[in-house]
Amino acid sequence: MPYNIPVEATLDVIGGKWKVVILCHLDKGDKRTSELRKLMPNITQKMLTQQLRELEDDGMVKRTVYDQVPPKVIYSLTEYGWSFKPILDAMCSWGETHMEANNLE
Amino acid sequence: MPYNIPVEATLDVIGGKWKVVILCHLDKGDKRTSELRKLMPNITQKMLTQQLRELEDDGMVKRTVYDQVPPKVIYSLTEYGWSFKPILDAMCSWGETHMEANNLE
DNA sequence: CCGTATCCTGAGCGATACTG
DNA sequence: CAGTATCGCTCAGGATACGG
Repeated sequence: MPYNIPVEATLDVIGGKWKVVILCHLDKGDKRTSELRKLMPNITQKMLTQQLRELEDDGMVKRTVYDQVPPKVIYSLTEYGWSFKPILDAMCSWGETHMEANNLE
Repeated sequence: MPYNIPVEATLDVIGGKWKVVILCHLDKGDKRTSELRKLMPNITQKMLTQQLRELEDDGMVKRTVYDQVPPKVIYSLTEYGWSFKPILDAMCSWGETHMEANNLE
């Protein structure tokens, strides 16, 4: 199924409900699973894992497991994921402006 | 329902299945409804209208009706919509790179 | 040409409980 | 702490037909 326009390839990668939010958090530093959950109070464990797996499959996120008890898992952006950072920053600051304009803050 | 992170405000605006694609087309020039349909072969009339209305409600798109027979309607970006153009361009070119990297073109 | 009105499908998502 | 496994539902999105 070829794309009708290249931007659809981008949407395929970031198209999940939580993916952009996850990427935004990771671009401010590597995070443990539990840290991501605190940053996203409304996400379930299932969705967090699922969205992270898909981002991993698309090469955006790297998963590092520390073999210890209790378990420790760190998520970080790959080089490919970092190439997306300019877009993330732009989306973030655009959102801030939007919120201010509507006195929603 | 406050946002946990500002980027969610952005996602609220561009979160429909076709919205980013529509914005991409409009940022290359104003378009009639029928032109948009040709550019997006897989969208239905219903979805096209629906996504355009939501973009209109969010102040991203302007709808101009020419009172004639047969009807003619032109969609264009508002000033607010243009403020989103840098992100659109970035998403487009990122998508192109992504497609090339996967030999999908 | 452009938009609306219905009806309906299904997959994305949530809730919950359980495992190493 | 981190991840899996089910189950079930909502609702965004699709199909179709009609109307100005």
